[in-house]
Amino acid sequence: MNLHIRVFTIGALAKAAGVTTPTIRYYEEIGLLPPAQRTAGGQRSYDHDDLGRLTFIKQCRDFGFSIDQVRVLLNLSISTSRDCVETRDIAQQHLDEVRHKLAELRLLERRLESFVTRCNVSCAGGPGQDCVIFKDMATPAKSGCCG
Amino acid sequence: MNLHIRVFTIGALAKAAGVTTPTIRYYEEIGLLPPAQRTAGGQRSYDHDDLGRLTFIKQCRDFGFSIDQVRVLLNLSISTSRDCVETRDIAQQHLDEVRHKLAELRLLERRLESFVTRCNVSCAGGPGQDCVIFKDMATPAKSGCCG
DNA sequence: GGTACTTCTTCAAGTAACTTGAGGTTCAAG
DNA sequence: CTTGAACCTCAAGTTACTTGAAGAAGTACC
Repeated sequence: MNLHIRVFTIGALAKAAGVTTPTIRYYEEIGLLPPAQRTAGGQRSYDHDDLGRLTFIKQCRDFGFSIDQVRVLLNLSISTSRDCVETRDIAQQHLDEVRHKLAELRLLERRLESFVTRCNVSCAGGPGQDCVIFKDMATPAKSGCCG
Repeated sequence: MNLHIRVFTIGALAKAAGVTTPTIRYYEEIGLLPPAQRTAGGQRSYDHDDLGRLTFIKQCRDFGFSIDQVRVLLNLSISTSRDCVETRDIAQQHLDEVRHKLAELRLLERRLESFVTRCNVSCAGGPGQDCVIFKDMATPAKSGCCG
């Protein structure tokens, strides 16, 4: 079966890869995807290679890689000469960022939780003005609640 | 001590609240801060009330509330009539979002970790083209690694 | 072959939440 | 009175797309 014979319209490709059609045009515009083949009438058409490339992009984006990182990864993914270690390093760097973000969010969770609890205990139902949340918010962080 | 006598320049206010001066002008422009008082020469000047309000905004932003949420919280914070419960609900809703994001990031962490590990074990040093990461990325998620 | 309907086309502008830059003015110090 | 920092406005850039307008292409049915 010759995979290059089966072509997709932009809509079909979008559905197959799980993105929207404007996103595909956008990726073409910024050079993540090469200029698409066109039908006689001027509409874009795609083959399985295009689907592979777009899927790759989509997955990378889902992993939280930036467009610029994806650009680098795409270049690495077709390179025979450059080292696979570069790829791992980009992933490792991103992993570090994710872990940093995780730590921040965990702290944030505790602080929000403390807000909600304290509001429930000490002022729920009172006038908005007097809510403990506002008293905390209007003065710079003294890290009173949960370290 | 009359706090209204001590005025800040925009730079001093920025430093005191921990934001940048363009950010303060931006907040004024979008109506989060009221139009600033001006000196004879046309420069902005602020008092302690302004610092309180800006600090409040900054803290909310650090907590991850959107500008629109901050707008609501600001209105609630000066309201005598509206219920404090509204405030708690906004915080609770945000807490839910944070927890959702946390769950996503934890999964992401595991998946990235698996990439890095597998790349180290099975292909580090080989040509970029052959990296296990690319093989995974170019085909739609089958949740093989750490589901 | 006509007609209706979906999907496609381009181009421009909108989104969040600021940041950056250009070109010019005000203020405080010496 | 001059110097240099900090201020002013206005416009455009950032990220990664989304939304909208106005019109052309493709396809199904009669």
